[in-house]
Amino acid sequence: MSNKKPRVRFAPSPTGYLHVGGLRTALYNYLFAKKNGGEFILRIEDTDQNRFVEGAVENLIETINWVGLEYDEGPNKDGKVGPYFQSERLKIYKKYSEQLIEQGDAYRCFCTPERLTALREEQQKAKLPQAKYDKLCLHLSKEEIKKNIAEGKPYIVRLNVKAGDNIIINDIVRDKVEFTRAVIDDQVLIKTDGFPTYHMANVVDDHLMGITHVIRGEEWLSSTPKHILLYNAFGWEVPEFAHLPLLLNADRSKLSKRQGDVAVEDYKAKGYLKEALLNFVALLGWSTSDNDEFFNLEDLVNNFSLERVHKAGAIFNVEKLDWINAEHLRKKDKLEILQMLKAELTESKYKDLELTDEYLLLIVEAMLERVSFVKEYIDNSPYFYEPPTSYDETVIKKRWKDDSVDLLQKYVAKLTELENPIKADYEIALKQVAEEAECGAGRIIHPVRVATSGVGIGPGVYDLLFILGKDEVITRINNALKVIPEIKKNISIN
RNA sequence: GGCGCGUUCGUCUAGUGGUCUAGGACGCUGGCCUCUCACGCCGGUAACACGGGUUCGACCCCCGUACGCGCUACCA
Repeated sequence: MSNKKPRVRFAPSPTGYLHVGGLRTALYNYLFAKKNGGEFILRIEDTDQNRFVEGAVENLIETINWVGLEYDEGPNKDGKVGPYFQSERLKIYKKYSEQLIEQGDAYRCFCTPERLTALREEQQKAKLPQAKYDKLCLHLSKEEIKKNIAEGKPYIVRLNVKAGDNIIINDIVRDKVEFTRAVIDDQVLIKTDGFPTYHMANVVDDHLMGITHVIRGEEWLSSTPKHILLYNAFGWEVPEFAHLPLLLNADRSKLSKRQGDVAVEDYKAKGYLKEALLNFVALLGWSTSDNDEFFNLEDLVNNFSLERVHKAGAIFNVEKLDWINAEHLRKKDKLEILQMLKAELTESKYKDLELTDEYLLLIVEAMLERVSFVKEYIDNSPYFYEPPTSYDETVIKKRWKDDSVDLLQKYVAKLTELENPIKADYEIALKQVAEEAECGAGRIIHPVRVATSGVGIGPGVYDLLFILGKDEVITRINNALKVIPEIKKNISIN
């Protein structure tokens, strides 16, 4: 291993959104760089003109920024080795491909797509072990090549794979992987449109950008021999490789859009915290030797090592993500949650309510242990934002007794006498009523809860009442007193 | 088909020849706490793909089989 300061890169092709698998690749690159005092570079691999998607790059960068994987060099953040868009480096690839042609390590190929498919079919029919280009154009004379070019015949540039030793990759996560050289095809380096293929652009850029460690998905393992051949042809130092296990659907196929959400922005839209997403995705293929599972970005940086990345693919299992999200949300600062709640409220039907921070903070505290998502501060307790629009019948059935009306009236009477009650006052008052009526507190607590919130679950009643405030509580109980007995009667009849 | 990679509870994983009657987490589940729900706490559930070796001894090493996945494009 070289002792240079590591430089790694995340090199996505802009397909329109950031895939969660891509997020993990980016994360591991970032973590490795930061852990080892190195640099993390973002490079856009936009060499496929057919796959151009409007706005994809902007979207990608926005998402990377949102999760907080700040890159040291890349789009809008120039280092010394830009540009960081491959589409802007065409001249560079051309120069290097010409060098390869001159050296005899690459050659122009004028074969038509028709000939190539015919060749493949023929080889398949003949049951040849593997389909490969037959090097026809390698044997073209200088005159023939010149003539073809003069005639404007389209051509591609192919790597000239010569006979030789097997290619050995010393992968950081997979150890030694060996490929028979005879199996390697004369890979296309430059396409007819003048754009490079992934293989060419990747090797040239990684070298020119000083990349020391190539950390990427396992789908690249099979083409790594081609890359090594290229480094060798140029006489460049081969970087270290670490091929990451794939992220899988529940059926163990490669994680795909068909079987659920794969875009980071989908999870963002659903209300997942970036901390949770990062934490979860980090654990998909990496772990520490102890039992820690809760990590923020800084923890991850401190603990990460490529040696502890394992080899098998991992299923992206949302249940655990939900749990991690809840954990992160609960550990957040209350004022931060307050800001998120306010943002969420502006998107909700309660956007026109004028609620004080003080009021919202009380809700945050009361609901903290009861929510997994910020949205749930609204969805799980609408009664903090509006009076109940209905009353849960199963709760009424179970908790509303014959004496409930009487007890609630007495409680209201007690509350009316109070001045600026604090939480404890609601409790004292309730206990007094219970004592006078010679019944358990629960006999009042449950009816009060349904009457004020409409449901049977939620924070402690005294918290609930205190947050709502005396006037609101009395109004709500009085309203409930008008409708709940009717509901109870109907339930009894049915 | 060829080449490559992989295979521990349902899921994410710990485990590098004896400490494993295989540990943790999520999920599910029983209980405690309790005004409800949740949190928390205590407990339960459930796995070394299979077959051969090597060894005094294999989850761990070797070979094979099965299965899964990836690559096999002028896509990345």
